[in-house]
Amino acid sequence: MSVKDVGITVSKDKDFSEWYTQVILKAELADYSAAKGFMVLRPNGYEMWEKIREFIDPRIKKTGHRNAYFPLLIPESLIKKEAEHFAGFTPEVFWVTHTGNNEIGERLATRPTSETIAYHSYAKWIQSWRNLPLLLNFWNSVLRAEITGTKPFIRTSEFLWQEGHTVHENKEDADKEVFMILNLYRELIEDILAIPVILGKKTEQEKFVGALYTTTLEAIMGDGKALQMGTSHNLGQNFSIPFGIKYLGRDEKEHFAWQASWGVSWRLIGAVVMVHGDDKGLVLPPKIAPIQVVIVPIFFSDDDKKNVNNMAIEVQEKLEKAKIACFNDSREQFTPGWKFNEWELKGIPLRIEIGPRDFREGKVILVRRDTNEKLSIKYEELIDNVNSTLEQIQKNLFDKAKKFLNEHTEKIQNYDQFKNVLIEKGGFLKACWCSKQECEDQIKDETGATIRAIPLEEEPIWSNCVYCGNRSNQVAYFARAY
RNA sequence: GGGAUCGUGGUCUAGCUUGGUCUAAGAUACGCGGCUCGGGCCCGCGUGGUCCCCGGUUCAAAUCCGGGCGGUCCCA
Repeated sequence: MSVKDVGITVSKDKDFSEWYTQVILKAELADYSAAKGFMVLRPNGYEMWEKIREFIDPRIKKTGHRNAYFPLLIPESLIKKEAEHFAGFTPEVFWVTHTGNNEIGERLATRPTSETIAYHSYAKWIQSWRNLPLLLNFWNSVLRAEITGTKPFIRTSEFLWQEGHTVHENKEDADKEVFMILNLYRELIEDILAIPVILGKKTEQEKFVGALYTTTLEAIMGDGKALQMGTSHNLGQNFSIPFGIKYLGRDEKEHFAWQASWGVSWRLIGAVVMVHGDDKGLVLPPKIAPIQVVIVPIFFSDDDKKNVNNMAIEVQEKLEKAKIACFNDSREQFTPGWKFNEWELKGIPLRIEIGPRDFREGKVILVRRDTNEKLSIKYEELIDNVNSTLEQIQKNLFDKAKKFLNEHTEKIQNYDQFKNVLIEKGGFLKACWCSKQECEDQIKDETGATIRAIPLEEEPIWSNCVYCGNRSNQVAYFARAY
């Protein structure tokens, strides 16, 4: 590998796919594995997943949810119980058919999601309204076979996620759950990952198979394609009826329960890469960065080495005391320049350089990953400066992404414009729609764009249906999506 | 689902068209030693390869043929 191949060799604008793959591999977030479509999550990536988990877990616990774990394998008879749901997943299900060399009686599906295996148990546990709501969440992985078009984090045959599965007395309670979680996800994605999203409902075509309705959070990636960031479903009674989840109500009558389910996956990590990354590699918002600050000591002589290293250790201790995640890169086999490039590739938000000059002057150098801006600051003001700079980076990344989203959201008047904008820059196409599936299907066939979301709050319409020209009755966000 | 393309030390690439000189070359990485190392330094010595796998053709295969596995891209 030539020296320059250590870094990212293509630009984000020029070859987005190649750029993305290189960032994932070279920043050591993930790697390919031996089985097709499967990916190894390496520590740099896993720690981001842990940060996501550390955000979600306490918040759902505070609202009464508890974590549990359900089996990986689901008997065929069980997964088939809700016909529509099963039909939706059929092509993606891996089947376990043997133990050793012996064929087993009833084949077992590896979970593509846990509705069926969980609700089988739920039916046993729930008898009365006093058992409700049942609020459980599972941190696990699911398996959905991906034959073609796999992409690390975005589309893999196995992925890590959390799936919440809750049971309620009535539709209103299930609705509340759906939107409470949707809002939690919005907070995670916008405030922590610094990615602005559009909230909305999925169309009948695009909703979760088996759901009454699906709500979604959608973002635009650096190449103008949309990515679904998370979903929260009201399952209605579609599962409680076939699975027999019944309870004796406050009215002393038997009712089928109402259910919700919701999830976000490690695909969010892919989104962080695609939204914030640049030609040098990964750019991490401080709130998701496993390491927020890297310290690079710089020295030549033995005297300087001693002084600078001592100062670096002091800086490290001060940062740790202030609960700032940092790493003191005291490795001697690499030059400072090498380290700068390496940590930039890995997306560390802030670098502190400490050299002999800084030591003598009682200063340190801060370098921002997002702007490359260099600041020389007084050592005594270290913590305040680091804290405020990290905040600025977090905000700047969100603002930049928001600006990009705005520039890639176009109000569409007619189908020609629709097609032109899609080809020229992608992004969200906000258009009026007659609500007929034929139009949705035709647009998908002709342009590849799907309806990503219908705004939650009804918006005034400004034209006839963008496809058929008949009267429209709602606004839809179209996009080409991952 | 359809098409294209790729697979050679850890990494990137040369070699493949026209089989033999390949007991596989270079750079980089890695290890040890040295070095004014502030933007991917430099110098010396050393380590490292089932040429993706299986089979076939042949006196002879990294090279040709068939199948498989895996990656990437494009289209649906």
